[in-house]
Amino acid sequence: MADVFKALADETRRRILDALAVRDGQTLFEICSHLIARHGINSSRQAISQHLAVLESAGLVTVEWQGRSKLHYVNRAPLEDITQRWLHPGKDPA
Amino acid sequence: MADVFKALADETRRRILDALAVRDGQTLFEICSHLIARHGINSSRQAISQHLAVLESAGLVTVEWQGRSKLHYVNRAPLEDITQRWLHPGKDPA
DNA sequence: GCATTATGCAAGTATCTGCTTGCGTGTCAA
DNA sequence: TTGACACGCAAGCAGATACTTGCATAATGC
Repeated sequence: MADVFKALADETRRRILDALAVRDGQTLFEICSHLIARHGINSSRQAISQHLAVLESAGLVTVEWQGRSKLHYVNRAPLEDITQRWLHPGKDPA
Repeated sequence: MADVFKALADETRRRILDALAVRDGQTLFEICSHLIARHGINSSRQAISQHLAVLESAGLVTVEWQGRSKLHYVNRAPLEDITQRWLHPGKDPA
């Protein structure tokens, strides 16, 4: 839960999720190209790779290796958990 | 939007929202007491005050002065905006 | 008025975070 | 097998962030 909020706190990482929402299953290079082309983000490959690692450890992105390429997919389940806890609280959070 | 995620990225600030969810309209001192009693958070008054300022500028908390006391109220509207954008995207976010 | 209470402001510090740089590993194709 | 490609790992650095400390401001009660 904490990891999800921290992952979403960064603008570049939110853009990455946007990119994957447009087309799921992109590789690292494809995501980099997408960010440069559509969002004016000009970070290095390594920077984006580290962002993807954060998103993955937060459960917001799942990966699938295919040869030497790593495909990234969005996972919205953690976001739904957030709404369950913060917008439709069924039980006392304290 | 960015401010909301950054505000929620901190554990103590999420606890503050929890405290206000239990009882809305608390003062700074009441929130401090609540955090110490129920969450084992032992930050100073100033630290909590700064967290409240972050929550307020993110629109997650609204305030109302009553004499020399400042009452804090939760505002869930920004959270609903988040779910609208990330879980029920009506339009292309790119 | 004077002390107390509730809070804000501002500077300093230590830790965290995002980014870069350089190198290493595994995969594919010729 | 050799070179190119896609990616990971690790160290170092600059800026951001959370916290503390000290002082200031405004309202309440005697």
